[in-house]
This record gives sequence, structure tokens and C-alpha cells, in this order.
Amino acid sequence: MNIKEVACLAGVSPATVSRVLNGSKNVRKSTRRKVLQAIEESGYRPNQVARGLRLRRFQSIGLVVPDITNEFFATIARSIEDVLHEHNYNLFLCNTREDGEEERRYIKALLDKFVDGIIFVSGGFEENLDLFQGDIPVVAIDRRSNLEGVSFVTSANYEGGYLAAKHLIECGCRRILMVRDQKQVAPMEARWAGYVDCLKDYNIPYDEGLVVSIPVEREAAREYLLRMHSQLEFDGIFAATDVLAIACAHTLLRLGYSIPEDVQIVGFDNITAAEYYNPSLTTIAQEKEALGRKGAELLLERIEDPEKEPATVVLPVQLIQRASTRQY
Amino acid sequence: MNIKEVACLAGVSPATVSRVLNGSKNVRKSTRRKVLQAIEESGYRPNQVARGLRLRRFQSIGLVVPDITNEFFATIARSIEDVLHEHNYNLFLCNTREDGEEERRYIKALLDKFVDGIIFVSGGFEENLDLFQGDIPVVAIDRRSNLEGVSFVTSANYEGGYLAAKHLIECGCRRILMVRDQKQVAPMEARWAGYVDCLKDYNIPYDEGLVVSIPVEREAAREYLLRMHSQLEFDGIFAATDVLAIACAHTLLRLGYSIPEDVQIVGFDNITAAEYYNPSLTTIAQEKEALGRKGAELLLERIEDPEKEPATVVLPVQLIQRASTRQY
DNA sequence: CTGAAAGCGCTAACAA
DNA sequence: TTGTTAGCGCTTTCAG
Repeated sequence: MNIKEVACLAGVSPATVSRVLNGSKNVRKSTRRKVLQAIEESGYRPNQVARGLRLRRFQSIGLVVPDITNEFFATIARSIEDVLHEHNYNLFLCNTREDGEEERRYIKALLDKFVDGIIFVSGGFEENLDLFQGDIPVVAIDRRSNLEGVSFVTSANYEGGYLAAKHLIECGCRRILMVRDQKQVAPMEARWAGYVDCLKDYNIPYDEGLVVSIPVEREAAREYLLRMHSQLEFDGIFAATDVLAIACAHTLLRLGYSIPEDVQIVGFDNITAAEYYNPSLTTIAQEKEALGRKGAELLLERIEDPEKEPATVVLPVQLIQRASTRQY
Repeated sequence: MNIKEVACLAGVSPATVSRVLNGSKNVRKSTRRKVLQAIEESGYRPNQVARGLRLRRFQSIGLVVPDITNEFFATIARSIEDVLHEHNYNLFLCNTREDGEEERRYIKALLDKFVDGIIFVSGGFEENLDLFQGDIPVVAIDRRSNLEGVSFVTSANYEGGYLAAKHLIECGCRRILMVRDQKQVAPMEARWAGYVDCLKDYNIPYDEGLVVSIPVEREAAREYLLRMHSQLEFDGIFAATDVLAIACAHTLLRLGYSIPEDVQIVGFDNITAAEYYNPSLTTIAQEKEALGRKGAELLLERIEDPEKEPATVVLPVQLIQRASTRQY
């Protein structure tokens, strides 16, 4: 069933059907009624591929994430999808498995498929941004892009790092281990910088040996602590993600440490598991929903109005105090 | 840059470029070389929307899930995406928020966009399956569809329920609370049936009061236990999902119970949090990766060869023993 | 082995 | 207000 058949059924031309479909003003009321009825009867649904080819817009956008099973990315994906759905856009999901090569391949495939825009939450492969030469609107979430013409939504990571360190210090910690991603991506650097500056403000000497850079994987955290815990002297941990924080806590508990008595821990992200872990995890909460939502809104605005300037949005973070640090 | 321009550049017709692109045998070697070079030079990439319109295949499939932030669904989504990516297919993500109406809307939108197939992991709204009248291949994962022509991949849920109950009994439990989804979807019914049959086999009387049906939400589990724990007599819990199991454990620990000393708990799914929870959670593991992978493979097979019969695949489950039950 | 031409289903400029 | 027509970029007969 295509537009021509519907036109026949309604006794009008395809153009008129198209007009009705697209809400053009220039259709007589009685004609519109006829057409709508024909559509109803026939159960006709316009072919969006044909429409996309003609309009060079496909009412769909691409989302590039490193790992959809990571709750942080999944939450962002969901809120993006919410916004898109409200606006009748569809979402191509691209899961890059943290692989830069794959990321490139994906971006290319997306461009072939005529996506109207791309949201990019991916993994610090800034070189890949060369691929979109201003062809279509792009929004980067979380990890910065220094590319012209790309909108950017992120959390106040520096403030978060500062806040985490401050809280640990106020809870009595003096030797704070920072467990961070080895990748030098912007959010990570910012969290680290906040931690460093906070120590300085509180006159606590910065010890490079207390900063450990590892892959953001449970195994890496575990392996590191098993190997090093006895040689390290620390009374607090600032883990740059909750996943790392929980892996650290888990390992330390196994080793016989008490939390928060021997070691206090602060994470980052406020994933669901943080609340349900035992002991529940003090953490710096990001507004994950808002990250996605805002990103999607910025993208849609720029799709509808290409003149619109790219924007940068920084969302606040918040300390959520739970049982892995001492009350003060 | 389109096929015509490339053809010009190579000094051939668009048809020939198309032949090269699609690996047709009927192209002289030297011509092929010329064309490939022109493609290379121009950086030409075929427009997949135009191709899709022409071929009536868009090299993309739709994935319908209730909630992508649920690790179970996210893992399935990732493994599906893996398979699709290998075969150069793209994935439309549809997150229905457990809403039957939305699900309908999504399915329609997918069909408009000419997806070549649909994978359906969604929420027990079987009435929605009427929408695909055998138009395109459909695979249902996890929740059964009794529709003709739909392939089906699921885990051995009955066996899992049986296994869970058996383990608790062998660990000494006699009054086993089953906390289950109130929705009467097939996998849930099967887990419950396994539990019931196991009790029978071990001559333990079935007490209806020990089966609690609630929404699969942390809050619901917590609220229920807070209200009922003192009136209920139980020494074990079989929670029909790990999310429920962890919520139960969390609540009981708060109430002063010890796990596994006072109450032993078995979950279902083996999500990551199950291992990292404290105490770590004994659970029935599903092969989540395989669910998605197998589903995607079945779908692609049927897309490539529409004659292929729909298949049903049941994947095994496995008891993972951890600290929330006693050794025996 | 290669090219010309038609057409996938839709929209938009132009004519009537 | 409506219809006619051309064409989005591709593939595929059919001729040559």
C-alpha cells in the first residue's frame, strides 16, 4: 500500500495525499476528510525510507556509546531515547566496546544511513571527530570534544573531585588513595584535578604514589589492591567511578578491612548498586538523566534550526552521603 | 558525492559502479580497478537510504526492550548488537518503559522504517504481536510468543526454579519464601512451577502464603518485607530475579537478620551486582550473552532466507553458589 | 562485459 | 485548491 493507491482510493492525486499527511494548509476540508478516510480504511502508513531519501532527513539519530551494559551509559541512552521518542525520532544504537577503530566504522555507517544527527558519548578517541566535517549536528556528552561546531554536555567533574576529597578529609582521612581511569580523558582529569586542589587547600601533601591509574574494570581494581594494599598506607579512597569503588570495597572487605572504620570510600556517578551495596556507598551523584535529556534537546534544536549555535552545558553534581564514610 | 559522479570520474556508467559495489562477477578486471580507484579518490560512500528504498531492505533491525537500564536487557542488547555489527546491520533501539501502548507505537514506527526484522524482548503484551502479520521475521527473546512464524529463544526457567528450590532445601531450608513478579508472563510462571514441583518432590508442603507477587522493583520488595517480615515465618528466599534478591537481602540486613545464618537467599539471572554484593549472592545464571547472540543469529538467518522455518531454542541455566546460602 | 532507462515511494516546484 | 512532473540515489532488467 503506497501513496498512489491511497490517492486512487480517495480519488485525488498523490500530491494531495502528501499534503494531508504533512499538514499543509492548502487542502479543502472536504478533500482532507476524504483522504483521511482512505488512509484509515487502507491502513496506509507512509514509507519513511522513501520520505527520508526525498527530504534528506530520516528522523533518526545515531547514539555512540562505549558500553551499553554500563548503567551510566544505559541511563543516558534511555533518557535520550525518551526525548527522541516524544519528537518521533528513532535511535540507532552503536556500541563501540571501547574500541576506537569500531567507533570510526560506526560513525561512517551512521553517516551512510543519513542520520540527522549524532550523539557521542564515546571513549576519548578524539581523532575520530574528524569524520564529521560539519555535515550534521553533533553533541558530545560527558567527554569533551574540542571540535568547532560540536555541542557539549557534561557534569561538573572538577567540583565533584574536589567535593569527594573534601568530604573524606572532613571525615578524618589524611592519606587518600585516588583510584582513577588510566585514560586521560577530560572528565577523569578534572576529577583528579579537583582532588589535587582540595588536598592543597587543606594543606595535605600530595603523594603521587597514592594516585593509581588503571583500566575501569572490576578486575583491574581488585588485582591492584590485592597486590599493593600491604605496601600502601591509606585511610580513604576516592574512586573515580562507583564501579571501581565497589570493586575496591569488595576486595578490601575480603582482605579483612572494615569500611568505614579502617578505610572510608567515596565513589562517583551514583549508580543504583551504590545504594544497595553493603555498606552503602557515599558518592558524587551526576545527573545522568539530565545529561541525556539535555544532549538530545540540544541536538534536536540544531537539527530543526541549523543556524543555531552549538552550546556547552555543565550540570551540577552532588555529594550523597551513605555508610562508606563516617558521619561528621 | 553520488554514484553518478563516481561513474563520471571512472569513465563508466552508474550501473557499472553499482556492479562493482555489489561484487557482481560480470565486470572486467581493469574496469573494476578503475572504479575502485575512483571510489577511493572521491571518498564515495553509497547512500544506504536510497539503496534501502530500492532493495526494500535497509540492513537494519529493530530491538524492542522494556528497559535498557536493566542489566539483563542491556546485556542481551549488546550481544545482539555484536552479531548485527559483524553482519553490517544496524540496530534501532526501542525502549518501551514497560508500556504496552508505547510498544505498539514502536512496532509501527519500526515497520515504517523498513526494518528487515524485529527482536522482541518485551513485556508480556502478547496482543501487540498481531501487528506483524508475517511481514517480516520476528524473534522473541525470554518471553514466549505463541504466534505462528515467530522464533523464540529462552532459558530453562522451569529447571532454574527447581534448581533454586532444591539448593535451598539441601542447605536446610524448610520454609522458602518465593518473591516473584506479579505479572504472569511465561518465564515467571515457569520459575514458580519449578519451585512448586521441587517442594512436592521433597515432601515439603506448599504454602500459598509464602508466595509473594509484586512488581519487579526494589521499592516493592523493600516495602513488602518491612511490612510482613514479622508475620511471616521463613528460613529461605527464592527471589525470581537478582534485583529482587538484592533488595530483599538489603532490607533484611537492615532489619537485623543475618545472611545466610537466619535466612538464605537464591536469586535468578546472575547480574554483575550479584557477585559484588555483600554477602555475594547465590543465583541461577542465565546465559544472557547467548540469548541475544542466538536471537540475532536466528533473525539474520531468516532475513537471508525467508523460507527458513522459525525455531525455538532453550538455553540451559546453572546454579552459581556464593555466600548467601550455606555450603553443604 | 557494459550502458540506457525505468522505478522503489515520496515531496515540492510549477501549472492549471 | 489541486494535479502533473521531476527527481532524491540506488539497482536491475534488457539491449547491445
